[in-house]
Amino acid sequence: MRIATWNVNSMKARLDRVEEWLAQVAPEVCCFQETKLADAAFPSERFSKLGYEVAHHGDGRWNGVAIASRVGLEDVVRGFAVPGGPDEAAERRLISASCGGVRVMSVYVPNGRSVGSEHFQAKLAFLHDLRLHLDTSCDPGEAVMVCGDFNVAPQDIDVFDPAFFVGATHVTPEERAALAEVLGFGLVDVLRACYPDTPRLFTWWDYRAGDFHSGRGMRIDLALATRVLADKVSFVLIDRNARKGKLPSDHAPIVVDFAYSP
DNA sequence: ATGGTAGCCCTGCTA
Repeated sequence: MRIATWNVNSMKARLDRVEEWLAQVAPEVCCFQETKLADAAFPSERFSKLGYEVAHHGDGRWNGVAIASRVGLEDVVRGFAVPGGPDEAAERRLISASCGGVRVMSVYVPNGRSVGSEHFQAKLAFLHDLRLHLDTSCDPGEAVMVCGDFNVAPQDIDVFDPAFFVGATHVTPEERAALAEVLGFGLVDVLRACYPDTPRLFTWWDYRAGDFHSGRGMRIDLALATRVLADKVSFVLIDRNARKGKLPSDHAPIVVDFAYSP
């Protein structure tokens, strides 16, 4: 079973490339972030032609997340399943569904904008609430996969130059602690588990100043799996080719294969 | 080269 995740930075702008990529890579399940579409505008028929059902959660301006699956798509939950939790409806940053026996979540964590800002506090709160969502709706002993753009680089090895990021978001102890809280549910960062000491495993490069071509990136997109799944990972890849060529997203997809059949 | 890109349609804001 192949599960992928990709921040596409507008599904409308990226649709041709996404179709081409899905046809080539053929994941059973793919999580998308930053679709920037309203639910009614999502091009479901284009995905149907490729054999995918899609559940989407977006309002059309920013954010927007989706799960595409060709191994079933059941028990869709939009936003947080946290009783009394925050009203996430206006943000559209989380969607959950069961696909081929795996509880899959597509997540787009807030950027945070600047350290200490109200947006930064909201980012920390979002990660805290994601843990509550997991605690409320899942069992760490079951097959759960949380994929998406976390807007946190877990370690210094995950940025091109730690000195460049001093004072910046994505690398602070607070953000890393909040991410660790999510992982503490019982999740494994499957890419880092496969390549514990490999630098430059980046998933995002700023469009500006040729950052992709000069290798100035960060690893902020993650594929997290519960142990029962993580133990069955047979292959994991950041598809840098998808960051090249005409009209790329600023993020590369992550592809994970499991020795696991739906 | 002390700037630069991309996407949205709130042409300023977000990333």
